[in-house]
Amino acid sequence: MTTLSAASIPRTAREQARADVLAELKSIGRRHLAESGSAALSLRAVAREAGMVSSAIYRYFPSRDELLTALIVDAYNALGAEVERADAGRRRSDIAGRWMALCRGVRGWAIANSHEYALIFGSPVPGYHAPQDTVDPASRTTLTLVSLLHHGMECGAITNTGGAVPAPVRKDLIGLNSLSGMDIPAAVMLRGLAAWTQLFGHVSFELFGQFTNLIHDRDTFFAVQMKLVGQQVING
Amino acid sequence: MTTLSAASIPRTAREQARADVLAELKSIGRRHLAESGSAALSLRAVAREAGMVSSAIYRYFPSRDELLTALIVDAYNALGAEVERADAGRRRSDIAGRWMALCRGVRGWAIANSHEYALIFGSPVPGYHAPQDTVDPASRTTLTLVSLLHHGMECGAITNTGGAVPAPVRKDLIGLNSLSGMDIPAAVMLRGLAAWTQLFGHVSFELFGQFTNLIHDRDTFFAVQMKLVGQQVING
DNA sequence: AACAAGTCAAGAGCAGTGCTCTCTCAAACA
DNA sequence: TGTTTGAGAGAGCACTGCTCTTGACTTGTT
Repeated sequence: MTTLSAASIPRTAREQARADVLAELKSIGRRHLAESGSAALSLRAVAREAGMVSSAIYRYFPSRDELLTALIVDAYNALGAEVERADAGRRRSDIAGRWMALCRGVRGWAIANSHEYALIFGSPVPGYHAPQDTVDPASRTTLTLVSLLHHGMECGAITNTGGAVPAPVRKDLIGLNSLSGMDIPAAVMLRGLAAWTQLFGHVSFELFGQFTNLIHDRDTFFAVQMKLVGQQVING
Repeated sequence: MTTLSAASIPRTAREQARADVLAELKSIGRRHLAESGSAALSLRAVAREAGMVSSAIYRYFPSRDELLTALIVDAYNALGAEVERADAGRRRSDIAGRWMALCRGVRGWAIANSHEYALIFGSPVPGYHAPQDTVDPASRTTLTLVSLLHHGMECGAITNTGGAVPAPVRKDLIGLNSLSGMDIPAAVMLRGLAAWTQLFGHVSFELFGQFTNLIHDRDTFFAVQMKLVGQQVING
C-alpha cells in the first residue's frame, strides 16, 4: 500500500543517517517493549539510551503512538514470517500436519515475544487507534491460513460439507476471498475462522494468565486442543 | 477466602465513613475506567473528582495497582452475575439454549463494558500481577459453564464420546472437578474448555479489532459460530 | 473530664512522563 | 559561495505515581 519501496531507499548521506537512527530507535524501543511491556515504553527512555535529548526523538516519531505503530507493524510481520516458515516446512499436501505446524508457530512466537503478542492481540492501547499501515502486515498471518484451506480443498482433504450460512455472514465470508484471490466456500471459511479464533483464543488465554492454576502441562494441552480443532476444520 | 464478612461490616461511624469514601472512590474509578481505559486511570484524577487532595487517596488505596485490583474483582463479579442470570433464564434441561444464552451474556456484557472486559481478558496490565483476591471471582464465570456440562451429562444431552486424553492433561482436567465439586470426564471437559476458549477468543477478536473490515454483521456471525461450537461440545 | 492513640486530609516535594517551543549549528543544495 | 533545510539541545508546561511531614480531628481508655 504505502510507497515503501520508493521512499525508504536512502539516497543522500543525510537520508542514510536518518534511516540508521530510525532503525536504532526502533530497535531500542523493541527491546524496551520486550522487557517492560507497552505501557512502560517511554520516548524519553528510548532517546536517553540512544544518546540524544528527549526533544530530539520527536524528529523521528511525532508521538509515542507513532513509535508503537512502527513496533506493531514489525510485530505483525515477525509473526507472519514465523507462521509462513512453519507452514513451508511441511509437505504441501499434509494439511493436518501443516495446521499443527502453523499452530505451533503462532504459539511459539507468542511465548517468545509475549509483549509484542499482547501489543497486537491484547487489549488495544488506550487512546490509540491502529492506522491503516497495520492492516497489510496483519493480514499476512491470516493469509497463511486461508491458503491452507485453499490447498486443503484442492487436494480433497477438506470438503465443503455445506450447511446453511445466513446471507449477510455468507457475504462477509466470500468477501474475504477478494483479499486472498482464492475461492473458499462460505461454509469452509466459517470453519476456518472458527479454528482461527480457537487458536488465538487459546494462546491469549495461556499468555494472559487464564490458565493459571488450572492447566499445568500446557504444551500437551495445546497440542490436544489444536488437533481437535484441526479435525473439526477438516471433517466439517 | 478473605475475611470479608467479618472485616467489612462497618461498626463505628468512622468505619462507616471510610466504607462510604472507599465505595465512592471505586465508583469514580470505574467510571474513569469505562470512559478512558485502564492506562488512563489516574489516582490523582479520581481523588480530584472525589474532592480530596491527591495524597489523601493513598489512605484508601496504597497504590494505583490496588485500585485496579479492586476494579478487576468487581468486573469479574459483574460478568459472573450477568452470565449466571443469562443461564438461569432458560429451562434447565435446554442445554443448547443455555449455551447460547451464556454466550450472548458474555458478549453482551463485554460489549457494554469493553474496558472492563479488556482489563480482565486483555493483555495483563504491565508491572501488575493479579493477587490471589482475583481468582475466586474469576472462577465464577467458569463455574457456570462447568455446571452446564454437568447438567448436560445428567440429562443425557451431552455424552462422553471418550477419546484418548494424554495422562498429564487428563490429570489437569479431572483436577478441575475438585474446584466445582462435580464429576466431568476428561474428554467432556476438554470439549467444554475448547468451547470456552472459542467463545472468549471470538469476543476478544471482535472487541480488540481483529474483525475490522472483515466481518460486518457481527451479531449474526457470532450466533452462527457459537451455534457451531455448541453442536460440537454437545455431539462430541 | 482529660489524655493517649489512632486516623485523616493537606501541602510540599521528588522523579518521571508526553509534548511544544525556540535556538543554534552543520550539512546539503543551489 | 550563499541559502535553505534538518538535526540536536535546552527550557518549559502540565501531568503522573508516590513519599514525607504537619496539623486537625475522632476514638476508646484512664
